[in-house]
Amino acid sequence: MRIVFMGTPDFAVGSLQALVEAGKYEIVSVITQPDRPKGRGRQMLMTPVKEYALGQGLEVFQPQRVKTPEFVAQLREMNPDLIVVAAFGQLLSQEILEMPKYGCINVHASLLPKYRGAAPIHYAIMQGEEESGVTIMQMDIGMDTGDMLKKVIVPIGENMTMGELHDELKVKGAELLLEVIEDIEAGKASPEKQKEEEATYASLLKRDMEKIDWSKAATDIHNLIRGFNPAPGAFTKLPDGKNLKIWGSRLTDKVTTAEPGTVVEVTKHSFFVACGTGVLEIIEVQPESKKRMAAQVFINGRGVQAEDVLGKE
RNA sequence: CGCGGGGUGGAGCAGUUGGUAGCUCGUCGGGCUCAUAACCCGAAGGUCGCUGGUUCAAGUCCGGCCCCCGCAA
Repeated sequence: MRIVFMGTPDFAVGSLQALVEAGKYEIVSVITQPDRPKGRGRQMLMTPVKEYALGQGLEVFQPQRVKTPEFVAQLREMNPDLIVVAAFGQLLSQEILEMPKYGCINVHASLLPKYRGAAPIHYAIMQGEEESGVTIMQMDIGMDTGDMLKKVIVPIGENMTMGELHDELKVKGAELLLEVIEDIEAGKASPEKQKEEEATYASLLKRDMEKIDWSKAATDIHNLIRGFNPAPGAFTKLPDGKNLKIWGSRLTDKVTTAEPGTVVEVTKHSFFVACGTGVLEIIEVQPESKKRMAAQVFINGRGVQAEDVLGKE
């Protein structure tokens, strides 16, 4: 089977790698987003998919837009039987969707129809879901609205981070992809319509979401912290006006009447912050211009003291 | 030449108007305790990134260099 793969971030590498290692598919080419300047200087950095693909000696294309007539023509020449899309970052056109014999399938990191869109993994954690998963669908013109082919469910623990869930979904998604392709080849695929009324969307993250609002419930803040770990990180303000990213927290059953944001207790190992409802224990942080460090280490350097108030402008 | 922070005993930090360095933790030894991440006593451990210069005297002022990091994209 001739396959064209489209994907960009690390999540997509899992699926591509599975296809490569399956050994029986002809990966005609890999399409990924154009390189963009990244890092401290302004160095061009390859997308994770490109890096992996080049390492495998695969042909890589990076069109600004796949929908242009020029690129569509190129795609047609590749004559794919199937296009596999995983977190690619561009929408496909009807023309492309209809091109391959088996159409286009998408590996999406949520249990559709929940969390369609760009940031399904972040949202699943932030919303405090107890489970998520991967859905593979037959793509149509909408945003993650295609008929579902297969799903895998992954439970989410109370302290699971976005990164941990991501890594697990990446692996499970890759396994699922191989199963689905087997089904498609065998003519056993059974598309199932999404229940439109249950659909929710995980839109792009906005920068202001990273700021912790201490007046919210401790549970919500905890979900935000782990949902934004390892990127982009949730932060708050220290009394001196500098930013402090919070990387790790733990729910407690403490209670307080202190104003939200107040550091109610500092122990040798961590500190506790009053929230709108409940008290959150902070166990890992990152001061501005510093690396991530355990709360214990931060406290040793006198980073916070009891009665400090966080999050004030 | 995107913006900015920083290099001080193992870790995180402080160090005033320049006069040979301090805090918390850790480590080692001892004690207390049923026990401990708790507590008590004691100890080790620093060319203050490198390099010129100013000065009677520089971690602390000036110049150059190296390295690390955060943010933004």
